[in-house]
Amino acid sequence: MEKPAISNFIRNLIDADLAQNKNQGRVATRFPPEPNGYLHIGHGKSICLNFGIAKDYQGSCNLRFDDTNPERENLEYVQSIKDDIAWLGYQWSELRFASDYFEQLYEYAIELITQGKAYVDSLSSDEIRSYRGTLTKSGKDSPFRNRSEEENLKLFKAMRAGEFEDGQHVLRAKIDMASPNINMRDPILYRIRHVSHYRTGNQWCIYPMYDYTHCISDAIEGITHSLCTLEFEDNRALYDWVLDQLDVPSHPQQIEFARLNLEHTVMSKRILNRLVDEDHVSGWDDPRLPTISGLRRRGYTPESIRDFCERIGVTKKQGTIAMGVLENSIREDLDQQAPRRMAVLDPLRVVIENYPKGQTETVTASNHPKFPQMGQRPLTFSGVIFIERDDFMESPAKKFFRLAPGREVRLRYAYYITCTDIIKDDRGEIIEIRCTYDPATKGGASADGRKVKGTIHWVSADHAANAEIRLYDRLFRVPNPAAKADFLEHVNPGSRVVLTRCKVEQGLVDAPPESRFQFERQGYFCTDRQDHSRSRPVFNRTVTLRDTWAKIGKTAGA
RNA sequence: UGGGGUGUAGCCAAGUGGUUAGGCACCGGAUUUUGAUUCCGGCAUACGCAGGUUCGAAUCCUGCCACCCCAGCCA
Repeated sequence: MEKPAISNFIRNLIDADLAQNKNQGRVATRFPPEPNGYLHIGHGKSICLNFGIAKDYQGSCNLRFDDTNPERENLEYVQSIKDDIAWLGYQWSELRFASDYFEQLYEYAIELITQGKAYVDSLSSDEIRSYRGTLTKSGKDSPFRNRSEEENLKLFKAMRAGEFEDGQHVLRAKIDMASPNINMRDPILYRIRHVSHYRTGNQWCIYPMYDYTHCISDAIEGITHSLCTLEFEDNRALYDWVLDQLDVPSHPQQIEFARLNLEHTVMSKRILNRLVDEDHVSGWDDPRLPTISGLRRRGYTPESIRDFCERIGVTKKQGTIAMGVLENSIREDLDQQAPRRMAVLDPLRVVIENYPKGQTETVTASNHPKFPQMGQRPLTFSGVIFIERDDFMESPAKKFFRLAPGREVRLRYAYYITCTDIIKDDRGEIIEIRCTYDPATKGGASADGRKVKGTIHWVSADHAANAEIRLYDRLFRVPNPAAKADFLEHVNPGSRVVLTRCKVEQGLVDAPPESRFQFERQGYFCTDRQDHSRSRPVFNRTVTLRDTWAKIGKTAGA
């Protein structure tokens, strides 16, 4: 089946532009992160939007680092952002840096001053704030607003030359201090900052502001559609104003869309920073985080993230997506891709009493129930195996159709077994199960056609490998943690559970990092990108399988 | 009594005056050597509210309501 074409208001606008041959039929977008942090799934939405449009319209999409604030930007972030975008499967048309435009930006500022559209203000930041007025009260003109062109030029050049301290002067646009749009009340264009920039070093001590830089950068690059999030709606007037004053190569159209919100997690850089800095998580790539690197480490595929971004759509309405939508995307992908394996997370020893002592044999398991081309693998079976503790109940609940005293179940790909006895320790804990097997059921099918209700997974005790398995769950217990002042109190204590006594198929230890599997009846897991090795196998649970039994359990109050 | 936005089922989301897209979630049922997957069916007439225009309105008009964003020398 052909997927239906993506439709959203931005693509509709582009279609309309194309129909009028606007921009000579060209479509050019850009993804413009500030390199001051790691990318998260919210950026992923923007990446898929911008790069996706470029792809579908045979256009271009630049990666431009919006690096105009030297205080918090660095190369490490630049690198991680490039890595994440590449990993997501996108290639930028051109790599640009706003800092590459510093000289041009400066020239344009001179042009503005010459036109009488910008002036050097010498008010303090506190004064500027109070002169700005409020949401309901208009601002008033700075006493420095009417400096002469010569004086402005002289001061601005002196600012660049480093003749002033931080904060002593700023360059402002001369627009309208009474504008109902606060962004238009003589916005600051340049500030003095004697800080070394990670790319330009000490070449500059004045740095252009976002509103001034972004529109000009877009215009220089010939961007046709400049897509950004809703909070910039009010900045659009300024975006257009700047470009209207200047003799720039083009005038891109800014279009705003709603940013992504996901339930039970946070997208705010401020909160993410605290979680990392205060060690509530292990780092920016902690598998519980919605960062691209976290999702990657968790086991998400680039395809699943792109699919998710496509499903959620692009609108101007601010909504919150349920985590189930993301989970659905990864399950759908992994169900197709991931080879099946057996792993026992919480092992319970089972001795098969009528199995010849010391004997072993090979059974064959398929790597994917629906795709024979994915092959098969041999599994060693023996008289002592491990099964999941959950798969046995001494007094089975209603509708429980796994192993219980006197009950027969199928060991996947092996034999039918029947529980004959339970061994407990002094404290009454079950430490071992005794069973018998039916030799006529090898491979898991009975000769007489009798059925069993349950099929459970297993590994042979002497032929399994030990592994560490990390179970991850939603980071926060509440749907909207960002709305809570004490969000740290709502971190889900069970968001990470480390199991160290797991038993997995021997072949699994040789899997390279970032290999993905379905552990049958459990979920999708991947070898940890950092910690997994042959000598110390470590798996992360990406997502569980859908679990109807768990639902039945809950409803029954079990 | 500032300005800018947004309101379509539990959550997303198409739709731009005239056969009630779709997805997620949820509920049934069929198949199944994963309580998975897959497949069928349901989700009782959803368009913020109130008026109006029209043969006909989620779509056009008027008024109202709710929520979000803006007063960094951040982006």
